[in-house]
Amino acid sequence: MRMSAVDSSPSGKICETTCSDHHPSAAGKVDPLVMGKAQKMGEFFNVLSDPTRLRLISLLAEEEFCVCDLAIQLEMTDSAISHQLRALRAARLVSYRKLGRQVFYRLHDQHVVDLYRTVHEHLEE
Amino acid sequence: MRMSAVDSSPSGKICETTCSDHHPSAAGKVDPLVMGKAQKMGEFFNVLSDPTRLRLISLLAEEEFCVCDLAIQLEMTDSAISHQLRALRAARLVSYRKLGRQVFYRLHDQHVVDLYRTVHEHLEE
DNA sequence: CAAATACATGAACATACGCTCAGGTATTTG
DNA sequence: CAAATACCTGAGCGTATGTTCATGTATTTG
Repeated sequence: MRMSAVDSSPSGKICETTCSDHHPSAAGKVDPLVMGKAQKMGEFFNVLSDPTRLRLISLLAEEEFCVCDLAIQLEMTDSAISHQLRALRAARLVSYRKLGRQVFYRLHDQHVVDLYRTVHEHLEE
Repeated sequence: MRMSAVDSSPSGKICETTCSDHHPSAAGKVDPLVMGKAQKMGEFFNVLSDPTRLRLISLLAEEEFCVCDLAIQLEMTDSAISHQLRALRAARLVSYRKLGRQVFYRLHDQHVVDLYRTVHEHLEE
């Protein structure tokens, strides 16, 4: 045996002796993410990791806006905004309706705003 | 005037005529993000945008682990894990305690797990 | 129809990021 | 003390990503 004085880890393990107990998440917390799920989840968070996209969301949380207005308020190019809206669309975070030659974007649902607000408050320390 | 038949936007604006009413968030929803806040918020989400870091969080949500054990369970290099734990530390998402030559990491608080679970459920459609 | 407007898109470029690799520190062991 | 272990860190490399620029499409206007 090699259980020395150092071994006071909660599960009574030492690194070399671990590795075999990949218990498949017993009770009811969060199961260890398989890579597939982790990938999907990461992609979602990734959409929210860009300042421009967050600012767009914060604007759309109040009101519907067309691309041009969004570009003006963020002081950015129509093209840049359009590219980012594409990402938000792909993530199903926004919907849109065409009206003449304008396209009005809105948040797809309130879910994002909840998340947004949660983190926003969390960062206020 | 130029209010044509097209103009049925909720605020009754046309792109060129907008731009001047940067009303500083009247009532109580979310205020339009200034770039500083958007940056901070983006950095936070960015930490959660990586599969490896998410898997680490999912493991640490159940139990305290040393670096070596985390590396084994994720089938990755100690170095890679250490680099990612650094990011999680910088974001104050994890704490650690040194014990001999091992370092045991745990989630800094439950806040992350709540967020984690919220999004996890959201992605189940 | 021609010009203008609102938006979308692909290529290009600069930056950011995650992993590997080589090395370094601290602690334990023989 | 020398070797081994657990972890950390910086440089380097390939990939991903955000913006600009040029161009294309659809709609409106004169």
